[in-house]
Amino acid sequence: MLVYYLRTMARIKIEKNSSRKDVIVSKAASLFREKGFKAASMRDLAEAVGVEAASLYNHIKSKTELLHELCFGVANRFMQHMDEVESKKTNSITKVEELVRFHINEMVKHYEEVYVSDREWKHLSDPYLSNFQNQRRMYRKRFAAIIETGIRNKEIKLIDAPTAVLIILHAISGIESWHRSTQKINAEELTNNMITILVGGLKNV
Amino acid sequence: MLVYYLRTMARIKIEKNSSRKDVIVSKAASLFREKGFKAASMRDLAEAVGVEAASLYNHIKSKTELLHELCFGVANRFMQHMDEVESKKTNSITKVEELVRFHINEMVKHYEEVYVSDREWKHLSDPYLSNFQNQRRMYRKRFAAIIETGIRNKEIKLIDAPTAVLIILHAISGIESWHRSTQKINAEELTNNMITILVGGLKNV
DNA sequence: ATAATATACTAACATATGTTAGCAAAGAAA
DNA sequence: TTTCTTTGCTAACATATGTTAGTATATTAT
Repeated sequence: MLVYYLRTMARIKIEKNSSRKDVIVSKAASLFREKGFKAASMRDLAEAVGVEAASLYNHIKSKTELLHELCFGVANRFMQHMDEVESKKTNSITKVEELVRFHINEMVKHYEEVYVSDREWKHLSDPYLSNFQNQRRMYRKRFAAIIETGIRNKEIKLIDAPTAVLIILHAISGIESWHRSTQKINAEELTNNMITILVGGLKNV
Repeated sequence: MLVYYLRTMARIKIEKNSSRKDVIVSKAASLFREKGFKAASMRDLAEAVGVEAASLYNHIKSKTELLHELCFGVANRFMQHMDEVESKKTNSITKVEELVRFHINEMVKHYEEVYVSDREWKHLSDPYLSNFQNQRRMYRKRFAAIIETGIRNKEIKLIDAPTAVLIILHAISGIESWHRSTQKINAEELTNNMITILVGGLKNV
Protein backbone atom coordinates (compact mmCIF):
# COMPACT_ATOMS: atom_id res chain seq x y z
CA MET A 1 0.00 0.00 0.00
CA LEU A 2 1.26 3.40 -0.97
CA VAL A 3 1.04 6.32 1.38
CA TYR A 4 1.37 9.78 -0.08
CA TYR A 5 2.50 12.48 2.27
CA LEU A 6 0.98 15.49 0.58
CA ARG A 7 2.14 18.74 2.03
CA THR A 8 -0.83 20.76 3.08
CA MET A 9 -0.77 24.51 2.94
CA ALA A 10 0.53 26.33 5.96
CA ARG A 11 -1.91 28.36 7.97
CA ILE A 12 -1.43 31.00 10.62
CA LYS A 13 -2.79 29.60 13.84
CA ILE A 14 -4.99 31.90 15.83
CA GLU A 15 -6.33 31.85 19.35
CA LYS A 16 -9.82 32.88 20.28
CA ASN A 17 -10.57 36.56 19.88
CA SER A 18 -7.47 37.25 17.86
CA SER A 19 -7.01 37.78 14.16
CA ARG A 20 -4.18 36.51 12.00
CA LYS A 21 -2.98 40.06 11.81
CA ASP A 22 -2.64 40.08 15.59
CA VAL A 23 -0.36 37.08 15.38
CA ILE A 24 1.79 38.80 12.79
CA VAL A 25 1.99 42.03 14.78
CA SER A 26 2.95 40.12 17.88
CA LYS A 27 5.70 38.16 16.15
CA ALA A 28 6.87 41.37 14.55
CA ALA A 29 7.25 42.86 18.01
CA SER A 30 9.61 40.18 19.16
CA LEU A 31 11.57 40.24 15.92
CA PHE A 32 11.91 44.01 15.88
CA ARG A 33 12.98 43.87 19.48
CA GLU A 34 15.57 41.23 18.83
CA LYS A 35 17.13 42.56 15.65
CA GLY A 36 15.85 46.09 15.30
CA PHE A 37 13.28 47.24 12.78
CA LYS A 38 15.64 47.67 9.87
CA ALA A 39 17.55 44.46 10.40
CA ALA A 40 14.42 42.34 10.72
CA SER A 41 13.28 41.29 7.27
CA MET A 42 9.82 40.34 6.13
CA ARG A 43 11.23 36.94 5.28
CA ASP A 44 12.41 36.55 8.86
CA LEU A 45 8.97 37.50 10.04
CA ALA A 46 7.32 35.11 7.63
CA GLU A 47 9.45 32.27 8.93
CA ALA A 48 8.57 33.13 12.51
CA VAL A 49 4.91 33.08 11.59
CA GLY A 50 5.30 29.87 9.61
CA VAL A 51 4.33 31.11 6.19
CA GLU A 52 5.85 32.60 3.04
CA ALA A 53 6.75 36.29 3.00
CA ALA A 54 4.22 37.21 0.34
CA SER A 55 1.41 35.68 2.35
CA LEU A 56 1.84 38.25 5.05
CA TYR A 57 0.47 40.85 2.71
CA ASN A 58 -2.95 39.27 2.82
CA HIS A 59 -3.16 40.62 6.36
CA ILE A 60 -1.02 43.74 6.51
CA LYS A 61 -0.37 46.66 4.24
CA SER A 62 3.34 47.11 4.74
CA LYS A 63 6.25 46.57 7.07
CA THR A 64 5.92 50.09 8.37
CA GLU A 65 2.29 49.51 9.24
CA LEU A 66 3.49 46.92 11.73
CA LEU A 67 5.63 49.54 13.40
CA HIS A 68 2.69 51.98 13.49
CA GLU A 69 0.48 49.45 15.17
CA LEU A 70 3.08 48.66 17.78
CA CYS A 71 4.11 52.22 18.54
CA PHE A 72 0.64 53.70 18.74
CA GLY A 73 -0.77 50.74 20.59
CA VAL A 74 1.71 51.38 23.36
CA ALA A 75 1.46 55.15 23.23
CA ASN A 76 -2.30 55.06 23.53
CA ARG A 77 -2.22 52.88 26.59
CA PHE A 78 0.18 55.25 28.27
CA MET A 79 -1.86 58.29 27.34
CA GLN A 80 -5.01 56.77 28.67
CA HIS A 81 -3.35 55.91 31.94
CA MET A 82 -2.07 59.45 32.25
CA ASP A 83 -5.65 60.67 31.91
CA GLU A 84 -6.70 58.43 34.75
CA VAL A 85 -3.87 59.46 37.03
CA GLU A 86 -4.39 63.15 36.44
CA SER A 87 -8.03 62.92 37.37
CA LYS A 88 -7.27 61.37 40.74
CA LYS A 89 -7.24 63.45 43.87
CA THR A 90 -4.11 62.01 45.46
CA ASN A 91 -0.92 63.87 46.24
CA SER A 92 1.90 64.21 43.71
CA ILE A 93 4.29 61.65 45.10
CA THR A 94 1.53 59.06 44.94
CA LYS A 95 0.78 60.02 41.35
CA VAL A 96 4.44 59.71 40.43
CA GLU A 97 4.57 56.35 42.13
CA GLU A 98 1.51 55.20 40.22
CA LEU A 99 2.93 56.28 36.90
CA VAL A 100 6.15 54.47 37.68
CA ARG A 101 4.30 51.33 38.68
CA PHE A 102 2.27 51.39 35.51
CA HIS A 103 5.38 51.81 33.40
CA ILE A 104 7.15 48.95 35.03
CA ASN A 105 4.11 46.76 34.76
CA GLU A 106 3.71 47.52 31.06
CA MET A 107 7.38 46.88 30.52
CA VAL A 108 7.17 43.53 32.26
CA LYS A 109 3.89 42.35 30.74
CA HIS A 110 4.21 43.73 27.24
CA TYR A 111 7.95 43.74 27.08
CA GLU A 112 8.50 43.42 23.35
CA GLU A 113 5.98 46.02 22.26
CA VAL A 114 7.03 48.61 24.80
CA TYR A 115 10.65 48.05 23.99
CA VAL A 116 10.06 48.42 20.26
CA SER A 117 7.92 51.49 20.69
CA ASP A 118 10.69 52.98 22.79
CA ARG A 119 13.66 52.25 20.60
CA GLU A 120 12.44 51.89 17.05
CA TRP A 121 10.00 54.76 16.59
CA LYS A 122 12.69 56.61 14.66
CA HIS A 123 11.84 54.45 11.69
CA LEU A 124 8.27 55.65 11.51
CA SER A 125 7.65 57.98 8.62
CA ASP A 126 5.64 61.15 8.55
CA PRO A 127 2.91 61.94 9.39
CA TYR A 128 3.09 59.12 11.93
CA LEU A 129 6.53 60.15 13.06
CA SER A 130 5.63 63.70 14.07
CA ASN A 131 2.40 62.47 15.56
CA PHE A 132 4.24 60.00 17.72
CA GLN A 133 6.86 62.50 18.77
CA ASN A 134 4.15 64.94 19.79
CA GLN A 135 2.43 62.35 21.89
CA ARG A 136 5.68 61.61 23.67
CA ARG A 137 6.40 65.26 24.28
CA MET A 138 2.90 65.71 25.66
CA TYR A 139 3.24 62.77 27.96
CA ARG A 140 6.50 64.03 29.38
CA LYS A 141 5.09 67.50 29.83
CA ARG A 142 2.14 66.19 31.80
CA PHE A 143 4.45 64.04 33.89
CA ALA A 144 6.66 67.03 34.59
CA ALA A 145 3.63 69.10 35.55
CA ILE A 146 2.75 66.59 38.23
CA ILE A 147 6.27 66.79 39.61
CA GLU A 148 6.17 70.56 39.56
CA THR A 149 2.98 70.56 41.56
CA GLY A 150 4.71 68.29 44.02
CA ILE A 151 7.58 70.74 44.27
CA ARG A 152 5.24 73.64 44.96
CA ASN A 153 3.57 71.56 47.68
CA LYS A 154 6.96 70.78 49.17
CA GLU A 155 6.32 67.08 48.68
CA ILE A 156 9.18 66.88 46.25
CA LYS A 157 12.68 68.32 46.32
CA LEU A 158 13.49 71.44 44.38
CA ILE A 159 14.79 69.88 41.18
CA ASP A 160 14.43 70.41 37.48
CA ALA A 161 11.20 68.57 36.70
CA PRO A 162 11.91 67.72 33.05
CA THR A 163 15.22 66.21 34.09
CA ALA A 164 13.48 64.15 36.72
CA VAL A 165 10.99 62.84 34.17
CA LEU A 166 13.77 62.01 31.79
CA ILE A 167 15.61 60.09 34.47
CA ILE A 168 12.56 58.19 35.60
CA LEU A 169 11.45 57.14 32.15
CA HIS A 170 14.87 56.03 31.06
CA ALA A 171 15.55 54.24 34.29
CA ILE A 172 12.43 52.20 33.73
CA SER A 173 13.36 51.39 30.17
CA GLY A 174 16.39 49.75 31.74
CA ILE A 175 14.17 46.86 32.67
CA GLU A 176 15.19 45.57 29.31
CA SER A 177 18.45 44.42 30.90
CA TRP A 178 16.58 42.94 33.80
CA HIS A 179 14.40 41.07 31.38
CA ARG A 180 17.39 39.46 29.73
CA SER A 181 19.19 38.83 32.99
CA THR A 182 19.64 35.24 34.08
CA GLN A 183 19.41 35.88 37.77
CA LYS A 184 16.22 37.88 37.80
CA ILE A 185 14.68 38.95 41.02
CA ASN A 186 10.92 38.80 40.69
CA ALA A 187 8.88 41.56 39.14
CA GLU A 188 7.36 42.84 42.35
CA GLU A 189 10.68 43.03 44.09
CA LEU A 190 12.08 44.86 41.10
CA THR A 191 9.25 47.36 41.17
CA ASN A 192 9.73 48.07 44.83
CA ASN A 193 13.44 48.52 44.40
CA MET A 194 12.86 50.93 41.58
CA ILE A 195 10.36 52.95 43.53
CA THR A 196 12.69 53.06 46.50
CA ILE A 197 15.59 54.31 44.47
CA LEU A 198 13.75 56.65 42.17
CA VAL A 199 11.40 58.11 44.73
CA GLY A 200 13.43 57.68 47.87
CA GLY A 201 16.97 57.96 46.54
CA LEU A 202 20.07 56.00 47.29
CA LYS A 203 21.36 57.78 50.31
CA ASN A 204 20.52 56.42 53.71
CA VAL A 205 19.05 59.21 55.78
CA MET B 1 39.61 83.01 -24.10
CA LEU B 2 38.33 79.71 -22.97
CA VAL B 3 38.20 78.85 -19.30
CA TYR B 4 37.99 75.25 -18.36
CA TYR B 5 36.53 74.50 -14.97
CA LEU B 6 38.19 71.20 -14.35
CA ARG B 7 36.79 69.39 -11.41
CA THR B 8 39.56 68.42 -9.09
CA MET B 9 39.34 65.22 -7.15
CA ALA B 10 37.66 65.35 -3.78
CA ARG B 11 39.77 64.84 -0.72
CA ILE B 12 38.93 64.12 2.87
CA LYS B 13 40.05 67.11 4.89
CA ILE B 14 41.95 66.32 8.03
CA GLU B 15 42.94 68.36 11.05
CA LYS B 16 46.28 68.12 12.75
CA ASN B 17 46.94 64.85 14.52
CA SER B 18 44.03 63.06 12.93
CA SER B 19 43.94 60.58 10.10
CA ARG B 20 41.36 60.37 7.33
CA LYS B 21 40.07 57.26 9.02
CA ASP B 22 39.36 59.31 12.13
CA VAL B 23 37.21 61.63 10.07
CA ILE B 24 35.27 58.71 8.65
CA VAL B 25 34.77 57.11 12.05
CA SER B 26 33.57 60.37 13.48
CA LYS B 27 31.08 60.99 10.69
CA ALA B 28 29.96 57.40 11.01
CA ALA B 29 29.19 58.03 14.66
CA SER B 30 26.80 60.83 13.90
CA LEU B 31 25.18 58.95 11.04
CA PHE B 32 24.73 55.78 13.05
CA ARG B 33 23.31 57.84 15.86
CA GLU B 34 20.86 59.62 13.60
CA LYS B 35 19.60 56.71 11.53
CA GLY B 36 20.79 53.61 13.31
CA PHE B 37 23.59 51.34 12.11
CA LYS B 38 21.50 49.30 9.70
CA ALA B 39 19.66 52.22 8.17
CA ALA B 40 22.80 54.26 7.59
CA SER B 41 24.34 53.29 4.28
CA MET B 42 27.90 53.56 3.14
CA ARG B 43 26.68 55.89 0.42
CA ASP B 44 25.17 58.14 3.08
CA LEU B 45 28.45 58.09 4.92
CA ALA B 46 30.42 58.81 1.77
CA GLU B 47 28.26 61.83 1.07
CA ALA B 48 28.74 63.10 4.61
CA VAL B 49 32.49 62.75 4.19
CA GLY B 50 32.39 64.32 0.74
CA VAL B 51 33.65 61.44 -1.32
CA GLU B 52 32.39 58.42 -3.27
CA ALA B 53 31.38 55.30 -1.36
CA ALA B 54 34.11 53.11 -2.80
CA SER B 55 36.77 55.57 -1.71
CA LEU B 56 35.99 54.90 1.92
CA TYR B 57 37.52 51.48 1.53
CA ASN B 58 40.96 52.96 1.10
CA HIS B 59 40.77 53.79 4.80
CA ILE B 60 38.54 51.22 6.42
CA LYS B 61 38.04 47.50 6.10
CA SER B 62 34.28 47.30 6.38
CA LYS B 63 31.17 48.95 7.72
CA THR B 64 31.25 46.74 10.78
CA GLU B 65 34.79 47.82 11.53
CA LEU B 66 33.41 51.31 12.05
CA LEU B 67 31.05 49.98 14.66
CA HIS B 68 33.88 48.08 16.37
CA GLU B 69 35.99 51.19 16.61
CA LEU B 70 33.15 53.19 18.08
CA CYS B 71 31.96 50.60 20.56
CA PHE B 72 35.34 49.58 21.88
CA GLY B 73 36.65 53.11 21.93
CA VAL B 74 33.88 54.01 24.34
CA ALA B 75 34.02 50.78 26.32
CA ASN B 76 37.74 51.14 26.91
CA ARG B 77 37.42 54.65 28.25
CA PHE B 78 34.77 53.50 30.70
CA MET B 79 36.79 50.51 31.80
CA GLN B 80 39.86 52.60 32.39
CA HIS B 81 37.89 55.06 34.46
CA MET B 82 36.49 52.23 36.53
CA ASP B 83 40.06 51.12 37.27
CA GLU B 84 40.89 54.59 38.52
CA VAL B 85 37.81 54.88 40.70
CA GLU B 86 38.26 51.48 42.26
CA SER B 87 41.80 52.29 43.28
CA LYS B 88 40.76 55.42 45.15
CA LYS B 89 40.38 55.41 48.90
CA THR B 90 37.15 57.35 49.12
CA ASN B 91 33.82 56.11 50.46
CA SER B 92 31.28 54.37 48.27
CA ILE B 93 28.83 57.21 47.77
CA THR B 94 31.66 59.37 46.51
CA LYS B 95 32.73 56.64 44.12
CA VAL B 96 29.21 56.29 42.81
CA GLU B 97 29.00 60.01 42.37
CA GLU B 98 32.25 60.02 40.48
CA LEU B 99 31.14 57.26 38.17
CA VAL B 100 27.92 59.11 37.48
CA ARG B 101 29.76 62.35 36.78
CA PHE B 102 32.10 60.62 34.39
CA HIS B 103 29.20 59.02 32.54
CA ILE B 104 27.36 62.26 32.15
CA ASN B 105 30.48 64.02 31.04
CA GLU B 106 31.24 61.38 28.43
CA MET B 107 27.66 61.53 27.25
CA VAL B 108 27.79 65.28 26.89
CA LYS B 109 31.24 65.52 25.31
CA HIS B 110 31.25 62.45 23.11
CA TYR B 111 27.53 62.23 22.60
CA GLU B 112 27.37 60.44 19.27
CA GLU B 113 29.91 57.77 20.05
CA VAL B 114 28.53 56.97 23.47
CA TYR B 115 25.03 56.86 22.12
CA VAL B 116 25.98 54.54 19.29
CA SER B 117 27.98 52.29 21.55
CA ASP B 118 24.97 52.10 23.83
CA ARG B 119 22.26 51.41 21.30
CA GLU B 120 23.85 49.80 18.28
CA TRP B 121 26.24 47.23 19.73
CA LYS B 122 23.70 44.54 18.86
CA HIS B 123 24.92 44.74 15.30
CA LEU B 124 28.43 43.75 16.18
CA SER B 125 29.28 40.25 15.12
CA ASP B 126 31.21 37.62 16.99
CA PRO B 127 33.81 37.52 18.41
CA TYR B 128 33.44 41.25 18.95
CA LEU B 129 29.88 40.89 20.10
CA SER B 130 30.57 38.53 22.98
CA ASN B 131 33.66 40.45 23.87
CA PHE B 132 31.69 43.65 24.13
CA GLN B 133 28.91 42.05 26.11
CA ASN B 134 31.43 40.64 28.56
CA GLN B 135 32.99 44.01 29.06
CA ARG B 136 29.60 45.50 29.82
CA ARG B 137 28.74 42.76 32.24
CA MET B 138 32.04 43.25 33.98
CA TYR B 139 31.56 46.95 34.26
CA ARG B 140 28.13 46.55 35.80
CA LYS B 141 29.40 43.95 38.22
CA ARG B 142 32.16 46.22 39.41
CA PHE B 143 29.70 49.08 39.74
CA ALA B 144 27.36 46.88 41.76
CA ALA B 145 30.21 45.76 43.98
CA ILE B 146 30.89 49.37 44.92
CA ILE B 147 27.26 49.84 45.84
CA GLU B 148 27.25 46.65 47.86
CA THR B 149 30.23 47.84 49.84
CA GLY B 150 28.31 51.03 50.48
CA ILE B 151 25.37 49.02 51.74
CA ARG B 152 27.56 47.06 54.13
CA ASN B 153 29.01 50.31 55.43
CA LYS B 154 25.50 51.70 55.92
CA GLU B 155 26.28 54.54 53.55
CA ILE B 156 23.69 53.29 51.12
CA LYS B 157 20.16 52.01 51.62
CA LEU B 158 19.47 48.31 51.63
CA ILE B 159 18.52 47.84 47.97
CA ASP B 160 19.25 45.38 45.21
CA ALA B 161 22.59 46.61 43.90
CA PRO B 162 22.28 45.31 40.32
CA THR B 163 18.92 47.04 40.02
CA ALA B 164 20.44 50.25 41.27
CA VAL B 165 23.20 50.03 38.68
CA LEU B 166 20.71 49.35 35.96
CA ILE B 167 18.65 52.36 36.95
CA ILE B 168 21.63 54.66 37.17
CA LEU B 169 23.13 53.69 33.84
CA HIS B 170 19.87 53.93 31.97
CA ALA B 171 18.92 57.17 33.62
CA ILE B 172 22.14 58.66 32.35
CA SER B 173 21.60 57.37 28.86
CA GLY B 174 18.47 59.52 28.93
CA ILE B 175 20.70 62.50 28.36
CA GLU B 176 20.09 61.73 24.77
CA SER B 177 16.70 63.44 25.12
CA TRP B 178 18.32 66.33 26.91
CA HIS B 179 20.82 66.62 24.10
CA ARG B 180 18.06 66.96 21.53
CA SER B 181 15.98 69.25 23.68
CA THR B 182 15.59 72.84 22.59
CA GLN B 183 15.39 74.31 26.05
CA LYS B 184 18.47 72.73 27.52
CA ILE B 185 19.62 73.64 30.94
CA ASN B 186 23.40 73.70 30.96
CA ALA B 187 25.49 70.60 31.39
CA GLU B 188 26.65 71.34 34.90
CA GLU B 189 23.16 72.04 36.12
CA LEU B 190 21.99 68.84 34.49
CA THR B 191 24.72 66.86 36.18
CA ASN B 192 23.86 68.25 39.59
CA ASN B 193 20.19 67.55 39.10
CA MET B 194 20.96 64.01 38.14
CA ILE B 195 23.19 63.45 41.11
CA THR B 196 20.59 64.92 43.41
CA ILE B 197 17.85 62.67 42.09
CA LEU B 198 19.86 59.51 41.66
CA VAL B 199 21.88 59.75 44.81
CA GLY B 200 19.56 61.76 47.00
CA GLY B 201 16.19 60.70 45.70
CA LEU B 202 13.06 62.65 44.93
CA LYS B 203 11.43 62.79 48.27
CA ASN B 204 11.96 65.81 50.43
CA VAL B 205 13.12 64.59 53.80
C1' DA C 1 62.11 65.34 -12.73
C1' DT C 2 61.09 60.67 -11.56
C1' DA C 3 59.48 57.12 -8.90
C1' DA C 4 56.58 55.48 -5.37
C1' DT C 5 52.70 55.81 -2.50
C1' DA C 6 48.25 57.33 -1.08
C1' DT C 7 43.91 58.44 -2.32
C1' DA C 8 40.05 59.08 -5.32
C1' DC C 9 36.91 57.73 -9.25
C1' DT C 10 33.84 54.81 -12.33
C1' DA C 11 31.76 50.58 -13.07
C1' DA C 12 30.07 46.62 -11.67
C1' DC C 13 29.08 42.53 -8.72
C1' DA C 14 26.29 39.74 -5.80
C1' DT C 15 23.01 39.70 -2.54
C1' DA C 16 19.14 41.18 0.33
C1' DT C 17 14.85 43.33 0.63
C1' DG C 18 9.93 45.11 0.34
C1' DT C 19 6.35 44.28 -2.44
C1' DT C 20 3.11 42.88 -6.35
C1' DA C 21 0.78 39.71 -9.77
C1' DG C 22 -1.47 35.74 -10.70
C1' DC C 23 -2.96 31.50 -9.39
C1' DA C 24 -4.20 27.43 -6.16
C1' DA C 25 -6.24 25.58 -2.19
C1' DA C 26 -8.91 25.75 1.89
C1' DG C 27 -12.96 27.12 4.61
C1' DA C 28 -17.48 29.30 5.04
C1' DA C 29 -21.94 30.36 3.15
C1' DA C 30 -25.63 29.11 -0.02
C1' DT D 1 -22.75 20.33 -3.84
C1' DT D 2 -21.83 24.73 -5.53
C1' DT D 3 -20.33 29.41 -4.90
C1' DC D 4 -17.81 32.94 -2.64
C1' DT D 5 -14.18 34.58 0.28
C1' DT D 6 -10.11 34.00 2.69
C1' DT D 7 -5.64 32.70 2.85
C1' DG D 8 -1.67 30.66 1.02
C1' DC D 9 1.99 29.71 -2.75
C1' DT D 10 5.45 30.59 -6.59
C1' DA D 11 7.68 33.77 -9.35
C1' DA D 12 9.30 37.93 -10.21
C1' DC D 13 10.14 43.00 -9.91
C1' DA D 14 12.69 47.05 -8.71
C1' DT D 15 15.64 48.95 -5.72
C1' DA D 16 19.15 49.42 -2.14
C1' DT D 17 23.33 47.92 -0.26
C1' DG D 18 28.21 46.39 0.97
C1' DT D 19 32.09 45.64 -1.44
C1' DT D 20 35.76 44.75 -5.14
C1' DA D 21 38.43 45.56 -9.54
C1' DG D 22 40.76 48.37 -12.24
C1' DT D 23 42.34 52.79 -13.24
C1' DA D 24 43.34 57.74 -12.83
C1' DT D 25 45.20 61.51 -10.19
C1' DA D 26 47.22 63.71 -6.47
C1' DT D 27 51.03 63.95 -2.92
C1' DT D 28 55.44 62.61 -1.00
C1' DA D 29 60.01 60.80 -1.29
C1' DT D 30 64.20 60.18 -4.03
